[in-house]
Amino acid sequence: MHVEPVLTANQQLVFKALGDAEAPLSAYTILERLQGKGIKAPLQVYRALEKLIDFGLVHRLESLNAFVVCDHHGDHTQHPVAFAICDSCGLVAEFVDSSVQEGLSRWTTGHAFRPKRVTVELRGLCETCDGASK
Amino acid sequence: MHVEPVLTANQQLVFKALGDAEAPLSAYTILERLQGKGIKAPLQVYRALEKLIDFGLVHRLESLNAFVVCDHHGDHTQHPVAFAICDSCGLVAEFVDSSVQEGLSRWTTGHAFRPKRVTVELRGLCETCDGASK
DNA sequence: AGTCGTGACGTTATTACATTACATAATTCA
DNA sequence: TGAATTATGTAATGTAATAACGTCACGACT
Ligand SMILES: [Zn+2]
Ligand SMILES: [Zn+2]
Ligand SMILES: [Zn+2]
Ligand SMILES: [Zn+2]
Repeated sequence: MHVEPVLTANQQLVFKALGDAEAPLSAYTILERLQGKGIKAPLQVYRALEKLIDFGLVHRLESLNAFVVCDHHGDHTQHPVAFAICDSCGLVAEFVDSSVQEGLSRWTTGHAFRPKRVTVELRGLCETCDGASK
Repeated sequence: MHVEPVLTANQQLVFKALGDAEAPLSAYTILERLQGKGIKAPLQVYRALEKLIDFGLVHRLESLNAFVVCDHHGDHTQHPVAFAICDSCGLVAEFVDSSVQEGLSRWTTGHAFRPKRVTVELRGLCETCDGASK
């Protein structure tokens, strides 16, 4: 198991905004959506995001400069994760693949590289959107 | 084999700047280094980079917002590639791993996801820098 | 020669993303 | 309680990327 961290007011706001969204949100989009609810400046959003990411509750999508809530309740317990992102509808699938893990860890150990952060992102079309673009 | 594309003046400048660099460069760093050599505005750099990436001569590192010259002379012939990036010295190792490939392609086919672009980036410490931080 | 399409180029302005700096309040805990 | 730590608020600034123009060079065709 793992404990649920206590979220501050700002963190709750940001977390909820991400949870309510249908697709990844940029920091400034979060800001827009929280204007008037106590959030007024970019830094409030970025600070909340930083913590939420630390807690494992939120992921940053590097190829998008955007953020999504974790699909696994923040319970990764190590395993780096991969994302498939639909460029059409914004759907994000979060997954872990042992073959990918092994490939990467074999390479890193073989080359004495000490990884701190792993980014695996697939950009493309989800089944629905791909089918629709016939 | 594959043909070497003809580069325009701006493209040559940007390509050379990247080739001369010891580490990935951001677009604006490239701009700085090319001031006075005919490059004056961000867009000149971005347009050149776009083409160089199209040609496969340059890669964009998403987790860094920066660019490096391709290690394989742009000869990828499909295979998406992975990067190990040292956060201390900026060293970038470009590699292809079949186990990673297979893991990703198995997932995408299994989920009917059509990938257009793949990002795999490891951020951490290279052997040298990790050893030095004892 | 004249027109046209195409692709690269140049310039300015603007948008989008992220951090620095500094002052202030709240919380924790010895 | 009082020091240390953590969260906040606000403004300004820094960095990355694109929009929106218009121009120029060049080869293809009429
Ligand atoms: Zn997750
Ligand atoms: Zn879709
Ligand atoms: Zn390459
Ligand atoms: Zn290093």
